[in-house]
Amino acid sequence: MIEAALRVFADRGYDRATVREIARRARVDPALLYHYFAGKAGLFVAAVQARVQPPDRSQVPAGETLAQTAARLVRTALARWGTDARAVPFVALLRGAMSDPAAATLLRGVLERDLLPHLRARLGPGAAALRMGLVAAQLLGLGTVRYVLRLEPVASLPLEELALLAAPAIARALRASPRGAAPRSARVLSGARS
Amino acid sequence: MIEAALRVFADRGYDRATVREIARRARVDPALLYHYFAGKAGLFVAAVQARVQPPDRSQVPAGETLAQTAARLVRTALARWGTDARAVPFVALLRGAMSDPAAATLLRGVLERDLLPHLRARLGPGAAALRMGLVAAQLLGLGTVRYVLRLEPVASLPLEELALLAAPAIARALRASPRGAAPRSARVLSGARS
DNA sequence: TCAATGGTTCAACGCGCGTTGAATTACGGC
DNA sequence: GCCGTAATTCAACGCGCGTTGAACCATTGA
Repeated sequence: MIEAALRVFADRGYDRATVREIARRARVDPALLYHYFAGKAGLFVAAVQARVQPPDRSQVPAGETLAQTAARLVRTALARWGTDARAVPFVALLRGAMSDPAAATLLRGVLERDLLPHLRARLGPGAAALRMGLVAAQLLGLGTVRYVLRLEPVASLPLEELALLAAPAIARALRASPRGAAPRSARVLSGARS
Repeated sequence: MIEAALRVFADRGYDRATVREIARRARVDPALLYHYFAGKAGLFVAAVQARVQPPDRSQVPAGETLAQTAARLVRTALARWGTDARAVPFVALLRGAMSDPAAATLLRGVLERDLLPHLRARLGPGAAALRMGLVAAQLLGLGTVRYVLRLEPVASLPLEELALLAAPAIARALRASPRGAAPRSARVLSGARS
């Protein structure tokens, strides 16, 4: 039932996923879903929380290198989104968050609970929130391009290979810019005219 | 009329945007939209193409540095998405692409037409397609985090500041990994256990 | 054997949506 | 002033959705 819900939510997006189709796929009457869950929204929350919430309680390793942190983030993110190419639970949550404000709040909560602690260990609490935004942008963007937009060749790349390709940029987003870097970039940004 | 459509599509997403609400905001009868455009989908395409399609035909500057390329991409992307914090046309297209497969195709086309040429000048055609996916992931991810999820502090950051923060990671995604980098990262990726 | 309880289905309601074709108004050439 | 044409509105259709309350069925404990 939750299986079917996740599948349909991922395939169609929150709004286009109909309770009737979920019920059909689960070989159940639609009314049964209303007996167990509080409507469509409740079913979505239950389905997502059952699968996206952390199945691991691993501690943040101390003293790892920056590249190690980045690689670990990509790996756990990809693993949690789903082991196969469909990435069902992750896509369901992402697409839901794009449609429904409540689902967006849910996704924000997931990010803060699952991603933020890994950065707090490395950066101060203030910087961690900012860096989390940048890292989350990359992870969500990767999922969007690969699983929703299905933009080639990223969509068909083996997962390991994509992780290797994406890790360096994520590592770069993790590193707080040194004081001197911003002004130089600023000059480039506003002055690059050809 | 197109103004109103973009606004509603951006605020509500494609599926929740109703023709009636767009008409109400444009102070027009819903049926009028069907006279000028071919239904809701046609209205979406017309609205997006009117505003997201390139208003500039600037050539790709030759011989610019990597950082310059990255900064230029961020700047033109942010500028094209919309000058103010709402980023109306971009959000409309992004959210539409998450809901409607046809809109996803439209977004893929926009990326290929607007982003790909900038990378072809720097990398070979094959590598350009792959790198475009990684860069697109970052740009779309930034838009998602800032304008849809409204994750703080990224959502409230001045646009220039965000561009400066994001540019280095995008530059890193632009650079094709040297041959030796992949195996080392692979070892880190699979071996980082603490 | 029977009542009770929890799981499951049936049938339907009401709403709001996208959409349409006819009716109405505004407007420009003669 | 009149007519043809375009712009705009009116009124309504049909559909599929989320949702609901009552009915049905199976299991179980006394």
